[in-house]
Amino acid sequence: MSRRQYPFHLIEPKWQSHWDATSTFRAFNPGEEIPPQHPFALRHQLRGAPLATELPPKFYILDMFPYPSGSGLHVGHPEGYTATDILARYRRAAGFHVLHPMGWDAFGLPAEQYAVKTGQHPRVTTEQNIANFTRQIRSLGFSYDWSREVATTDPGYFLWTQWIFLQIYHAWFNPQTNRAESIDTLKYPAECTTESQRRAYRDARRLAFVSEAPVNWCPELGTVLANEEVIDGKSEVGGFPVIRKPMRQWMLRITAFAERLLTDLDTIDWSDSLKEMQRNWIGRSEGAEVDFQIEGNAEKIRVFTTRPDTLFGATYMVLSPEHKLVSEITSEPQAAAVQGYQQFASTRSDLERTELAKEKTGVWTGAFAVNPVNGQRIPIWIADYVLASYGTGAIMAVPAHDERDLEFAKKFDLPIVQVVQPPDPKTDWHGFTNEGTAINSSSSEVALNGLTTSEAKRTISQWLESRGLGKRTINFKLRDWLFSRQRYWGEPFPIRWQRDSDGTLYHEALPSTALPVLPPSLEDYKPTADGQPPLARAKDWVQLPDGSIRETNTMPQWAGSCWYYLRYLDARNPQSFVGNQAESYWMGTAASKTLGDRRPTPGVDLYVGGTEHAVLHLLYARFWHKVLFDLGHVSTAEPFYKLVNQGLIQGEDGQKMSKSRGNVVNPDDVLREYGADAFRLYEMFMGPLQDSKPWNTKGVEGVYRFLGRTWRLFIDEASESQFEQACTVDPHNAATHLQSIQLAPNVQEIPADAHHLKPLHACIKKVTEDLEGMRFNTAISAMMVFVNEAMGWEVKPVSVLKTFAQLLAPFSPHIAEELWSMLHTQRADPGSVPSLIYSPWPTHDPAWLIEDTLEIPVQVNGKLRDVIRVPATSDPATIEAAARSAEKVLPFLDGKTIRKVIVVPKKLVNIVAS
RNA sequence: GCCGACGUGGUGGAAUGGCAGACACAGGGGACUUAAAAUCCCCUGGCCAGUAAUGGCCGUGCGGGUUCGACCCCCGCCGUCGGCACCA
Repeated sequence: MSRRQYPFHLIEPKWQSHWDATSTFRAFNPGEEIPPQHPFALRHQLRGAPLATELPPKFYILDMFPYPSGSGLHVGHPEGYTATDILARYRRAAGFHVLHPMGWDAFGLPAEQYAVKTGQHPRVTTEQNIANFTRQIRSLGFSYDWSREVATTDPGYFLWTQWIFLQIYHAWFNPQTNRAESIDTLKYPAECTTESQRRAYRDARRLAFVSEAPVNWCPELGTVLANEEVIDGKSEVGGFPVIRKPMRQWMLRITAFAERLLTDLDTIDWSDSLKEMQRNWIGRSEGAEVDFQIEGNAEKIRVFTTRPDTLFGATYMVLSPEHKLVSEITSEPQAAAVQGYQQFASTRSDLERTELAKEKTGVWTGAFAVNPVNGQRIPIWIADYVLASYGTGAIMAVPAHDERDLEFAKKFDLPIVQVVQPPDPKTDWHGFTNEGTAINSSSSEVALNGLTTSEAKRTISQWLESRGLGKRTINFKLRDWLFSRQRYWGEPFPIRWQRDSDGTLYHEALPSTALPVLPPSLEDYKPTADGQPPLARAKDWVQLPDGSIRETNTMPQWAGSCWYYLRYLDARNPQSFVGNQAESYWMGTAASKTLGDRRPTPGVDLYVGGTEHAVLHLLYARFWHKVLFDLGHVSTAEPFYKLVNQGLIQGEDGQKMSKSRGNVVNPDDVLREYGADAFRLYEMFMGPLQDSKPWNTKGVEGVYRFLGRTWRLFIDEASESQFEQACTVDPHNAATHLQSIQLAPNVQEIPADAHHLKPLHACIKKVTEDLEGMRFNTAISAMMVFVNEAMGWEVKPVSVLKTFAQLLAPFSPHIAEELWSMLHTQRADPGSVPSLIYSPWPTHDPAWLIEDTLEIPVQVNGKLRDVIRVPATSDPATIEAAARSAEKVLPFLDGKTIRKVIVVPKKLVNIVAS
């Protein structure tokens, strides 16, 4: 425990209340009335209700909103929040109209599990947690516009989540236009004559559809999970085993957007590694589909291959065990073995399939197919190394040039035929999968021999297409999004089920007037005994008066986070999920003012959050945004223009923070001891935002001492001692006693001269450039350098200190406000001090940074030998002469011939001698 | 296995082709103090020589290359972290 460096415990609440009371951080929508005395109105000379074109250019800075867990904030959350807050404050000062909101991703499993255990409604738990998170986040002095706060669990919010679901439900993907369109534009084929047929056709094409496919069922969690939520056969949450089970589920047709989700990555400013993760997840691969005739059967087997050039090397085929032709083609003698294998494969959990991947299994169906290129008879096998859900669920096996096929062929003694010659003849061709030259690949009809792999691909594809045997295709790894969960604490689907006159069960959207669909009250939050979701317990709720029944699944947690950044734009709009004016202004597509030559960014200007959302949230949100874009509800094709992932903050031991390791740092404790300003400063001083780095309490003390030193640079220590005595005597009026702290006597209204302005302008330059590049750690270091220098001044000009307070303000806003107000004579009335938040950001004057003399290092053969001082105006010849005759250089030139002299103006001289 | 990031003092980090180690932590020494805390000042990559001022050599994971000059660019390895993983 150290002595308090400065009264942060009084300063921080003081300025937080001031900002609240004056709504300092309110952002105003176009057309919204702005109070004339609001500092934003004063700064930009705005009155009344300005149009988008009259407002300053927008800057939308977004944090990934947190799940308000019961354990509260940990030091990792505020890392990103501090970075965005610093930039929000900097942009405000620089003249932008900043949107910086915060909210709660409040649906989620923990509150529900607590409800199952205790019977306490998840809403109660959620509200308590939100209150705690709000308190913690507010104590850090972030400049959020709290009037735009949203919670995904608020009926006023999830009404619109349900509404967006309905837009998706009422849409289909038109491959002709490559975009989502209203389901009304769907054309029905002639065979669909009855309404029931048309409905079936329509429902199969909606962007939100029902599927009976096998899903990832987690018995422990009592719910299905999306593929993305399953890691190594275990649930991402909790690590419980996941099995595959066929169930009726809601799906969203994200695969229709695969190509656009991929190509539009080129239009946004994300890190290469993040884009690469999304690309891998989408998994585009070009190849061909080829039809193989089954011997003695009218059916064909269609396979997908990326290597049609190896068709001559296909020596057998493999169907996935679930392939629909398996039972059809299986021969009598093999029937028992095939069924046995299908049984085996279906009970193998994903975990077993993954862990036992090394050992290939499979059985022969007894059937043969004909290789279309050479008429060869090849056996058809089934094996679970072929996945039903990728491509066509069937492959042609080319063991010579595919590692998996090779392994399988070796195990089951199947023929291996080389058809690609590796470029280096010494390379073993067994399992050679790279590009080479085609061999053994010619027939009377088509000749590939001698062609390179890419030529061979082209030639064979053309041949297949001309014969109607196959065609070029593109496949994606991306699967449709499994969108329903068997949970209570999520958005209910605005859907009901009924039977038509034939008795066929079908689904129908509830009218938008029925929104929001609220979850029913329950006594018990567990799934039902027969495995129905918890909502099925509410019998009265499920049963609608007209005899139809409600959908009892709920939406996954991702639903609410797919569009929250849009709700912030117009958070209280009761008519629409976001108003057009607000949307086009904040998303940068409305005509508006510019700042310099800077155009408004399309989409969110900066989005900061953790890498854990690299594929899930970011892909789902981009998908929803594209649907909304196609349907005309938003004006940009992408939601998040620039995205930055903050690194992980580890415990003091360098390990990941976790309760079980006991290395969790609670921000509340740090704030109590050092204050919010020091906390914020330390989070940024630790290192680059994107890097992972360990917490170190000693490091907090370091920046805390810096703030103490800054404080003492400004204030009179005698008056502070009096203040402390007054506080001891009369602790209840401590905040009032703050007024008695005075500026140091050597802080004076005098003109600044070069020895003040040179370090100041160097600091302005460095801090500004580093803010633009998000290099917060070096910006802070530049401020430390300035303070260390200024501590030595005999007299400190008020103007210089004011500018420094502005530089410090984005980082440590409370102390900056206090010092700023002290530098103004009307300090006693904070309302009359010009707003620090909206004071124009200082610019540096390069004139102050020009040096008269330069120190130029002199090297001999690349090694530093001396440093010479020359007038800044010296020409290269003069510098060279000075370098050659430098005292410490001469001994190294003795007896040598100078071969070359490199003079880098203003930087360095290198003399090459031998 | 594949893809991507990264590797610098005792520690966090700085320098992206031009004086390696800014800034800070830790450590050491000193001032103030009855004492401690706080504060302020000085030293602080390693090795060698010198009483000292100082000087020399080595040094950015390892090995090679390009260059007058490489932490930085290129090639090959090793290690750490993150992602994907039977996707035909």
